[in-house]
Amino acid sequence: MNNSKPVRPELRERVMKVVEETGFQPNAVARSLVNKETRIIGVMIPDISNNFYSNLIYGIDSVISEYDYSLFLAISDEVVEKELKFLRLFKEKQLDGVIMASIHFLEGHFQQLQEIQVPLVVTGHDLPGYNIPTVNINNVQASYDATAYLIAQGHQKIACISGPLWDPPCGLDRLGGYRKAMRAHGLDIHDGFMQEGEFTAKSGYEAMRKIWEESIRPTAVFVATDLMAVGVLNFLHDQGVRVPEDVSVMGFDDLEMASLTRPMLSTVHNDPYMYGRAAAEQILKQLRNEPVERMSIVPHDLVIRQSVCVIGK
Amino acid sequence: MNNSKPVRPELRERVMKVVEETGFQPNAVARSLVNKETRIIGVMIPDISNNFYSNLIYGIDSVISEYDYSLFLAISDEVVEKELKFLRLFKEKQLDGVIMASIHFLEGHFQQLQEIQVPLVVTGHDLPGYNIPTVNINNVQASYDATAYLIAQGHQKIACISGPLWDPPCGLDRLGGYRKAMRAHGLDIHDGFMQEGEFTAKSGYEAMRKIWEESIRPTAVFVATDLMAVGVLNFLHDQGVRVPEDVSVMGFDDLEMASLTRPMLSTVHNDPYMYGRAAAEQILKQLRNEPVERMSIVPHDLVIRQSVCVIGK
DNA sequence: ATGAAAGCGCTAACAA
DNA sequence: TTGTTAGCGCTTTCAT
Repeated sequence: MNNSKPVRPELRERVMKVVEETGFQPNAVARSLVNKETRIIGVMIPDISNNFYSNLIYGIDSVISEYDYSLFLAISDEVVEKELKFLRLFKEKQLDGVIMASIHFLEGHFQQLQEIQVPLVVTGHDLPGYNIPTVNINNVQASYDATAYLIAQGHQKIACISGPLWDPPCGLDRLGGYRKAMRAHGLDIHDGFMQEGEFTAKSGYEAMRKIWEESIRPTAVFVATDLMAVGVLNFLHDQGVRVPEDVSVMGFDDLEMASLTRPMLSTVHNDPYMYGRAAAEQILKQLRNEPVERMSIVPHDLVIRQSVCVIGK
Repeated sequence: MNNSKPVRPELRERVMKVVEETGFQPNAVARSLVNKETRIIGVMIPDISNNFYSNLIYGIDSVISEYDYSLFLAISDEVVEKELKFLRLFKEKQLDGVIMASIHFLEGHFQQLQEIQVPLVVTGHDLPGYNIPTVNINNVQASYDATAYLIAQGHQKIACISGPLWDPPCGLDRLGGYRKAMRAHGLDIHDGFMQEGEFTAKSGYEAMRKIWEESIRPTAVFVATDLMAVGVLNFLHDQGVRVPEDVSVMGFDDLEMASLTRPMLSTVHNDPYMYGRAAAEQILKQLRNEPVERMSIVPHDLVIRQSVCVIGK
């Protein structure tokens, strides 16, 4: 008996003794079948080897484990069929809720979601027009702030290495914030100062090479992800260009490695752990039938280290 | 019907139509209850934000997902009570198998394991004297090889920053390999040349400071983890000491960041992804009642980059 | 306060 | 080949 009813102490003891003797172990599967509750949350991410997602998971786990929920992990590798398959699997396994991180939504996803009817929170993407709770940073604003900071340090010739354009958050939004800031301050963007990277350090390295081959050279670069920024730092290092004296570099994400580079990288603090916590809280609210916010914005801030310097007029 | 019996096509179609119409979704919980199989593997790790473990998970997932198993994740934070709790939970949830990574085993663990009787594989620790399948690198041999490599480059005054001594793999074993190599080559170890770090970059930084304050200075340092090695690199950088010209540095783990530092870190390649794959294969073997190896050693190799140089006599 | 019985959704064994 | 039934281990309801 799980304290669901009053029991005479005598009987209780007798039961406990038998439990001890027979080595009784409760079976959560049977319990789930009748309770219609597994106390398991499904989490779908594109890539576990990416530190961002592992910290997201850490955040999620840190709150759900408080409430005796556990974590079922699905790694989609960005393969649409797997994503759809996992969604079905989540339903079959009767998971109580689902958190999807940075999944590129297509028509099929919405359809599948419609069918399975499971409490859901999406993080890393905005879903304008859909009634699905999301948790995200304001990428446009954060990039705007980063660029504006560069401008405030006196920079005018500022380049930008964005994520791939098919990725709304790192491609579109972060590039958008940069452009918006440049425009707002009446600054021109030189042709070739906007390069598209592909998330890897190597792609940052190459993108910076392209920028460096332009007729005009920037005095500062805003890079949409830290990993690419490390590539930029390395390119500059290999060229014998000093950072920040010759070129300032501003990253985005504040990965662990951002404070381990020399010079240490100034960047936008983007806290996947907090995303995870926020997403988990939204899911838990749904499970308790409490009202949930349609979109939660997690705050960002600039972390100023060594890779940006003030420039004279 | 799941193709378990021959069915007349006509009936099959009729059933399929109803399935379509009613939007039938199978319930894996009920199925698990009767089949006594959940097709879920539990994975227990101390820390998900550590890139090592996320890649381990990636490796595990890459093989189990092939066989339609999924992943239940338990993050223990190195808290013994949580570890024990998760073990019980694994049993309650009737997971088909369990992989435990780098869990420091105590008496209670073996006892709990005894009670729950679940297919198990342990990785990251050797369990001499217990009949539990393990998957691990040969830490002693790998450290020996790394140190021997330093010696082969002409170094004789070699320091070592090990992991904490309470951690057998990174503390005892890796330090042991270093000492063994020094002894085998008839080299003395100066007092104060063996420092104990605590896994973090900062602790590597501090450990290197202590070594640097010794009366004699080493020409090379073997650091038991890359993260600490980055701390060492940074200390040396901050002191204006050139690597590798003044001091050579050898790491261990081959984290992603090892190839992103300047100079790029020479290190021992330690592939958590392969650990994961190997561990998963051992678990799968158990589930198929195939014989399993008592301990599988995953091979290591030296990756030579820029942080070690040849030294003259 | 305690015991007995029904039923969660499925599969396997049986009968038709 | 098809339909029926028992039972997996639990919780809940209903008698006792």
